[in-house]
Amino acid sequence: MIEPFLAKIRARDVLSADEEAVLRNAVSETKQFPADRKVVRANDRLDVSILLLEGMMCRYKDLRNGARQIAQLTVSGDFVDLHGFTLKRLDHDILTLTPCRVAIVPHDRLTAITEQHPHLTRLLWFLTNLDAAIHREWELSLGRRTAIARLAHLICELRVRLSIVGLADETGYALPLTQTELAECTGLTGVHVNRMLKELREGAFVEVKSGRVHIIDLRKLERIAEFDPCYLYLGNGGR
Amino acid sequence: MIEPFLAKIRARDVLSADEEAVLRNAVSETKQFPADRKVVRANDRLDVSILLLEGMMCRYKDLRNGARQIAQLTVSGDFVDLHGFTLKRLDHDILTLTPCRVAIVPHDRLTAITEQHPHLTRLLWFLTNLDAAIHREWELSLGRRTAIARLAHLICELRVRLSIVGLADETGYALPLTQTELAECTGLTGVHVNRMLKELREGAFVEVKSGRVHIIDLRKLERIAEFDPCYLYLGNGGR
DNA sequence: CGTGCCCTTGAGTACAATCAACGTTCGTGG
DNA sequence: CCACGAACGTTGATTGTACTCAAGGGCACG
Repeated sequence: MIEPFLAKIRARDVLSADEEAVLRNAVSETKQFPADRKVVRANDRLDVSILLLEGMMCRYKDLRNGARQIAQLTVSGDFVDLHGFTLKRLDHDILTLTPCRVAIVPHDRLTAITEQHPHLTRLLWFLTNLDAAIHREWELSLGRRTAIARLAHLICELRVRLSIVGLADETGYALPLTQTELAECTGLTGVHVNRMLKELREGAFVEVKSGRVHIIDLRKLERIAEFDPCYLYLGNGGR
Repeated sequence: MIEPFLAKIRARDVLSADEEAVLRNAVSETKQFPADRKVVRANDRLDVSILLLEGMMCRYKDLRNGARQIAQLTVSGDFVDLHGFTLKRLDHDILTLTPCRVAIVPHDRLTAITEQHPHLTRLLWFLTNLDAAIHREWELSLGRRTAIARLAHLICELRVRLSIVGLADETGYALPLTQTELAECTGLTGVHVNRMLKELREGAFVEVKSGRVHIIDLRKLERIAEFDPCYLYLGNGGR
C-alpha cells in the first residue's frame, strides 16, 4: 500500500525489513479525496500527517490580491505534511490537484518512532530536508531563471521525481496541471506560460498537452533548464 | 556561548536544563571566520554542522551566467547547516557576509542525541522545518510580490528574527548587506533595489543606509509587505 | 446544445533590467 | 596627511521580458 513511499526512501537509503514494518504499522487508515479539495488549512492544529499514495497535491500561499504561489508539488510517495509533525500547524494550505488516495499517519505513532527508532527518525527527518532542498531550487528558478527555463526545469524535476515511483520514463509522464497552475508554480501568468510552452514545443524540446508531458529531447531540455538533479539527493545514504 | 541558539529555541518550546546541557556538550569547538569566506561548499561530504553565534551568513545557488540567488540569510542563533546532518552534503554553498563566530557540532554527537533524546531530536528537526517555512515565504516573495514589497518583507522578517536574539528593536537593527546582496535575496538587480529603497525612504516606511535599518513606520512597512510572522512559528510548542 | 473551463493568439502596457555615467566612502600606501 | 583606487551607491535614458486586456476556439459535461 505504501509502496511508492518505500520506493522513494529506497532511492536514497537502506531500509531494513523491521523498519519497513514499523512504517507500515504507522498508518492508521487510508482515505480518498476528490480533486480541488483543501486537505490541510494553514494554522489548523495538526495531529496526523498525510502520506500521498496516488494523485497530485500542491502546497501554496497567496497574497491579498489573490495572486497564488504554489510552493511545491507533491506526488505519489511524498509524505505531504510530515513537517507538520514538528511544526504542529502549517504556514500554508495544501490542495489536491487530482483525486488522491492517501494514508493517514497519527502523530503519536511518529512520536513513538522518534523514541524507539533513531535511524528511521533520521530518515524521516531527511525527507523533510529533501523538501527544503526542492524549495531552494524553486527559489533559484523564481528569482533568477528566465520564464522558459523555469518551465523546463519544473518539467525536468517532475520527470525525475515521478520516475522514482515508476510514473515517468524517458518519453514522458502524466501531468494533470492546467497552464494556470503551471503559472502558479513558476511565478508567471497563464498567458505567458502558454507562449513559453509553445516555444518549448516549436524548439522541439518537449510537448505539454492534454494532461501529458511528451519529452522530445531530454538532453536539450535539461540544458536550457540548467537542470542538475543533485538537489534531489538520489543514491547516497548512510544516515 | 550558545546563548543565541538557546534563545531561538526558547522562543518556540520548553527546553529542560538537562537538554540544555546536552546541547552545550554537543559543541566540540568554536571558530572564527572572516567575511566573504565560503564556509560550506555544495556537494562536499559533511561530518560536522555549524551553529552561527555571531555575524551573518547566506546560503545561495547560482546559474552558469553568474546570476546568484541567495536562498536564505542566517543570523546569530541559527544552526546554519543542521540539515547537513541528514543530507550528508549540501545542494548549495554557504558564505559568510560578515566576520563570524561559530560553534562546531560533530555529527556523531547529533547521532547520539537522536539515540538518547527524542524530544531534543524533534526540536532540532523542528528547526530545519522552520528553515523550510522561511524558504516557502521567500518563494511567495520571489514569485508574486512586487519589488518594493519583497524588500519590505525581507526587512520585516529580519527584524523579527534578530529581535529574538536581542539584535533588533522597534527602531531598527544592523544590516551588513550591500544593495547587490539585497538584490540577490530578492531576485532583483542592484540598481532596482537602490530605487526601491529610495521609495521606501521617501514614503517614510524605512531607511536603509550604511549598514543599518532605521524603521520609521513599522505598521506601514508591514502592510505594504503583507508581513505575517506566522511562518516563523513563534510561541507555540509541545513538540 | 448550451455553458463553463481551458487553451490560444494579438495588441498594447508596465515593471524591472540593462547600459552608462557619476558620486561617495573607505582603506591603503606613498 | 593626502592621493589613489576599488567597491558601493545613485541617477538618467533606454530596452525588453513578462503582464494586462481582450477576443475567439476547442472540448467536456450536463
